[in-house]
Amino acid sequence: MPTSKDVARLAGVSQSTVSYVMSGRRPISEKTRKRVEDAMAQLAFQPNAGARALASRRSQVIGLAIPFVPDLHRGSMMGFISVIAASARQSDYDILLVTDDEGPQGLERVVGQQLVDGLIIMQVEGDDARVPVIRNLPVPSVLIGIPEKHEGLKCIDADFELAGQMCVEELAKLGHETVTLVNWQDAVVRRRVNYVKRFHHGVDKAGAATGAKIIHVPGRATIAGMEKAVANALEQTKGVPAFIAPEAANQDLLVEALNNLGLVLGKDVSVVVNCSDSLAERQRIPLTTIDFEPDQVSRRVVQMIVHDLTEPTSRSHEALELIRPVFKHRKSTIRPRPQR
Amino acid sequence: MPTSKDVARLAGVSQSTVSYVMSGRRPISEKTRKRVEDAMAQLAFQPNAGARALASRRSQVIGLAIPFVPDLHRGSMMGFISVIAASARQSDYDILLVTDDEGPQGLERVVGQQLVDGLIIMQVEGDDARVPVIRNLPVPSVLIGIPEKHEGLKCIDADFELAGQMCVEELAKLGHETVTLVNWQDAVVRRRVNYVKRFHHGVDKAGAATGAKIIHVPGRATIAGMEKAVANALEQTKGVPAFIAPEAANQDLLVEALNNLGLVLGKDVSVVVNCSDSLAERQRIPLTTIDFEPDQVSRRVVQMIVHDLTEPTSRSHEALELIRPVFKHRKSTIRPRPQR
DNA sequence: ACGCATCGTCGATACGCATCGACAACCCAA
DNA sequence: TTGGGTTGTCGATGCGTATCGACGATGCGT
Repeated sequence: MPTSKDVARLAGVSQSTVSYVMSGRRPISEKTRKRVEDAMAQLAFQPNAGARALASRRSQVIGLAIPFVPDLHRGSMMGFISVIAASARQSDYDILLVTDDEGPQGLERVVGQQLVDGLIIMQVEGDDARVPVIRNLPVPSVLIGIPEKHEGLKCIDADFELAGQMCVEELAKLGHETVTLVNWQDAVVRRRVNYVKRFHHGVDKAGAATGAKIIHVPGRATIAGMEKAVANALEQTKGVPAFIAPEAANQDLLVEALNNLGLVLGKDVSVVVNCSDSLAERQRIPLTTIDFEPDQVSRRVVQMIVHDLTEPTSRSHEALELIRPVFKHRKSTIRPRPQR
Repeated sequence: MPTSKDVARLAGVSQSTVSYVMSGRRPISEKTRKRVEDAMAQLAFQPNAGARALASRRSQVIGLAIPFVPDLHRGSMMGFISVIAASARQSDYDILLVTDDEGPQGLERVVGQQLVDGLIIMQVEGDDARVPVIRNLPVPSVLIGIPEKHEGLKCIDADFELAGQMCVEELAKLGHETVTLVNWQDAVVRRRVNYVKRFHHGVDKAGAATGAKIIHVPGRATIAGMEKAVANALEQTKGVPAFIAPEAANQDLLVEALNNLGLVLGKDVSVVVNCSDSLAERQRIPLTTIDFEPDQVSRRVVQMIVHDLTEPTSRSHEALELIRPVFKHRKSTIRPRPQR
């Protein structure tokens, strides 16, 4: 493998000049710059990452803490990861995975070894065990999700409260007087991810504001359970029923349950779910969705940590940024009554 | 951050001794070892990864090339990634992501920079653009998937041919005379991942061997398309119909289509799909599955590359290893006719 | 013509660890 | 008792890059 010294020799300059050509931290004449760049190209030179990290004390790598995820949450997680990795590259950073089964000390390890310059923490729970750890770490970090105690932390997340509000408001606008919220599954609720709470809060708030009655039913893992929950909700419903199922895993169950009851989406009942556009559109009746914009969240997270890493001076102390979700009308919600 | 020199000073030994305590490459007396280890613990010493990589010429990092994945494939991909990352850690390696939108030269970059000691390539297609690149790379690599030209490469994959065989054999054993294979969606087939072909081959082979008639229908993205495909297949079916839907994305569509036709799974019709156990079991009628054992594949891949990295001597030239799938009987296949 | 600041380049050094050669201390066999 | 091997430790050096101080060359105003 060629080194910068080889490049220097070929270009007839000193090694330090080669280094300055790469970093641009000192002026270099057009002539030498060209000579050096030609030499680099000719040798297919790539700077050694280890040496660079050793000398500069920065690795140009960001650690990505991925949680252990059961099955269903996985699809969305993958979206985050690939967008994060791609955006990081655009700022000349690489992504190193830190899995949860190494425990929070995995974070201490990668930072202690100076393998990473900063951390992105995914799927942060209300009382996440990783939070106290990163507080004491000497590198910047950004969280996806919002823990209970987030003073002094940088958090980004979808605005779940606003999402809940938007759903109810849109449904109320369509004329629904009763809205049923199908909760996340117990397993998720138990994990104390507080976005569930935030979504609920938005729903209730908008319910109060619009006068819509809100019914809460638990998210069920089986079709039978879902049918019972739906039947239960229908009994308490006034007017055309509307359902919100923000957890992706519930979506097919809800749709199937309504089908089995003979209710046609977009005609007898309105349904709002959360899933990708492509999935929503390949349904028999394309589903109206509330989109939490995971790509936006991912990009913003990277942007934020890269900022902290490149401008250590203007580093803000803390931040809490909520990404605005998007409500996408499709065919699973009834059209507004004709205004006479 | 403490360095090995600090540890040495505190322990009253030389820096090289500290290094030998860590690596074990020279004998160290019990007494000094203890002194050094105490000093390390006291200072919470962690060796600097950059310096270590520079001096030892190995980074203890494996690059993981993840493809761009549309939506549906994502859930399974996430399973691979987390198992790979976790297994790698058990062998003291970390995982660095290499996304596909950097193109194949992303691989050249991480290797050229000596950021990684080896590569794992996921979702390898028949004529994958990354294959010619890694052939010329001076580090070992292992592929998940099997490209057309795989001489001199190390490939691991599920045994899709055997999987196809197993499905047909099991269904034939249950008394089915006709078996319908719901193909992957066009988008997948077009990607030239040749596991589709291999699965087909297994199905056809077992069809010939058992005398079962095999019907092929295209995988459809919509429920309407699926209903048509199913109806079509039923017309050509003799006896109790059986369906195999190896692509996860087709599974719900197939089940829904059969429901709509009034066919009860496990009674009027047999269905075999490919999905996770938990997903299969939360259906109204638990689904019989063919499990491609992604965790096994992931672990084996890591094991293989770690072997190549740690025993450069006994490095095998090439390898093609197929992981045996598992057929899991549940309730969506009819029970064998009572043997009189 | 002079002094002075800026530009462009070089040499030297540090970064933290792994590894090699050297060597002292020790053990055992002859 | 001595010689040869083993065990345990040290000092020195190298890995490839970034960066600092130095310094000659150049341009400017007066």
